[in-house]
Amino acid sequence: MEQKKSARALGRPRSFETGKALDAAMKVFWCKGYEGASLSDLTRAMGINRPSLYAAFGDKESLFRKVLDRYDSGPAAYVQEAMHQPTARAVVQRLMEGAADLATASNNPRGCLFVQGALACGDGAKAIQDDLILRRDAGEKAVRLRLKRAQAEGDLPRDANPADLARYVVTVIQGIAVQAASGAARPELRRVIQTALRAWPR
Amino acid sequence: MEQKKSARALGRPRSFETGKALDAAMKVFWCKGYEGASLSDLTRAMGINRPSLYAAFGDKESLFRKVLDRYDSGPAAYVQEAMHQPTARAVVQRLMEGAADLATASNNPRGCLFVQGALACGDGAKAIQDDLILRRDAGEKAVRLRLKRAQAEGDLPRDANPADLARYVVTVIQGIAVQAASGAARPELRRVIQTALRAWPR
DNA sequence: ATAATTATTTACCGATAGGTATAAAAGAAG
DNA sequence: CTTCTTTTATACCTATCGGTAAATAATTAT
Repeated sequence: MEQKKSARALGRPRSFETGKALDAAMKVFWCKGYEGASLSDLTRAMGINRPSLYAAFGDKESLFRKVLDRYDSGPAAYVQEAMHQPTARAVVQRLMEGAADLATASNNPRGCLFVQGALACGDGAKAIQDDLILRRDAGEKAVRLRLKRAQAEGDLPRDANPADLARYVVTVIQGIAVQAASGAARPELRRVIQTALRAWPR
Repeated sequence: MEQKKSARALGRPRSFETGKALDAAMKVFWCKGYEGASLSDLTRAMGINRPSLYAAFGDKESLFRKVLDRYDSGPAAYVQEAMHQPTARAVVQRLMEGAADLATASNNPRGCLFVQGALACGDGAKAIQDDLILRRDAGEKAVRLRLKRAQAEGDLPRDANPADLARYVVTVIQGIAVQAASGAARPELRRVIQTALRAWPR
């Protein structure tokens, strides 16, 4: 009574790869923000028409969330790698450098999708705005927990405050995102990071 | 042949104060950004109807620029005061604290209009986006010049780099703006500032 | 008074927004 | 082949966008 999984799916096959389409949508949202990206912008960049977009990804809000997930596991994947650095200082340095590199990469839009996706927005985007706030907060919490672990491991002075340091690191990273979105170049941001690291407890 | 300046202007008098109306528009733009603020949002908040808005302030773009000027001389006036502090360190501390206070003031929207007014936007707002970038850059330049002066006055070590420090300060301030827009509370931002100041050259 | 001037009100404009109904097209299953 | 399923393409929907024409109201000037 086993159902053999057929090699190809039933019905007319898709004319596009969902991954590529999501990447195209990501760049549009990244450049223009959630509200600034129109469905016409999106379908043009994705190379598909409107009903195909809706069938494959749902409405605009659902598409944006799928893009956010892909951003997490794609451009923002440096975060996970940074968290595995051996020392607290190496972790935060890699986090900052990864953010600066991502926000100034020549093949991507400038800045950070999580920051500029919906920092301020109209009433119709409040749910997205809140979602982005939650995702940014989750990043800060991850840094905080990593620094607490570092302190427990003796890797951070006992009088240091992991919560304050995590908040500081995330604030600098978000500032770097704004700077990059405004056109700041990578070398300038690297010097910002060098300066920011002077605040690290010794 | 002297023309006596009449006490009241000709024609039907305005039913609103332009300053109050601009303040109301400012809050809308501050909350929702340039694109997210619709003309209906604006006229409702300002208590006037659409043709009155256009007659008094021009189109949406012109209104936004007038709001930016008012923001400069109103909520953001702390910047000028901070620049007059006697030492470089006092200047940057006041700048950061002023930014945190403004971005978390209970009677204002959260965050900074200059940052969240149009960080990412659609094609129709590119001119506004560029204007905001210019205004942020002008702020950074002002800090840089102030720090150069401080260095000339012996108020900053000879091996310190005023340009790097100015970029760092502005980056932290913009990060604070993002944090506040995301709901961070004032005491948390004050601790961020304390941490950030540990990077200051001694 | 009447004229001149300016502001307000109402109603409207074309363009675009996000979203969808419908039917043709392209494949697998029988 | 025919049938069934899914995707594609075209055309369209309503709501809202920024912006304005035209008439009325309120004031000063004569």
